[in-house]
Amino acid sequence: MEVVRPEFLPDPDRSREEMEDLQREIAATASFEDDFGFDVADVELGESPTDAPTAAESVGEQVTLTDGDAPVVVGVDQAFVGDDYSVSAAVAIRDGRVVERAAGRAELELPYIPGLLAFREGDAIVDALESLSVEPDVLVLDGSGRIHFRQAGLATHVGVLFDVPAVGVAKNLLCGTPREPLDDPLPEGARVAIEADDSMDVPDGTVVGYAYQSRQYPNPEQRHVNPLIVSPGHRVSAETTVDVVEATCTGYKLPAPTRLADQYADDLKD
DNA sequence: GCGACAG
DNA sequence: ATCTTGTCGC
Repeated sequence: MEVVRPEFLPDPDRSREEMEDLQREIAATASFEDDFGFDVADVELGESPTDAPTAAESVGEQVTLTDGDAPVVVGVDQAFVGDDYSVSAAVAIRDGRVVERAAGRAELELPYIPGLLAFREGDAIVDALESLSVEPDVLVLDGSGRIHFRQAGLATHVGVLFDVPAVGVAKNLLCGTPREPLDDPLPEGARVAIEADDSMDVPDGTVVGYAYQSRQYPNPEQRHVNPLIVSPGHRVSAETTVDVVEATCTGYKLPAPTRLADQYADDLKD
């Protein structure tokens, strides 16, 4: 795929103030409403934990063998080789099958700075996505989208760069306030809205994402799983973001596209 | 000044 | 993110 907003490339040589200004521009360009051409219900479940038949098969529905109509979901994740460079892996999935994998790499020029993650990892991600030949219907990135001080987290930055629908999936909350406390274990499937607080650029109370309990143990009192923190990147609403993530979480905490990109990135290290 | 902060 | 084995509980 191709960068369509090169003026938004995450140049790590900019000053911190320039980076933040760029993020405000990106947020102003981003759309946090549904604007894509596929049906979330057509996102086929990824590979199952076992050799069990897919959900559709076990219900006895006829599996459509025609390729090309099911949405292409692309998971993106990074791994690091010391402090020198990062590798980015993009794994494209359609109908629960891997249809393409792409790799990218870039020198690390910045330390990790909360709020500026895209300037540390962006180059490698762009490198990987530029070498991807299929056109993704939606990207699943590791990190925040709209849950960000200036509404321009990694998922928003990358989504706007390529003008492609994108969602962010994080394991921890960067900012914002959950409508309900997340301390106690949530039941599987639970969704808790994340509202903007005064550390953010948006009016207080704006729903900028959700905590989503993709998986939970039968007895959460003794051992429980933390919820995912999901937020829209670009061209997807907060609610639809959860729908997309839910459709790709197949028996594990993390979405299948993310897990596959994660393991591919690890392989790229050696 | 202190705390809080995706990966 | 990364350095790393076993271990507890489903």
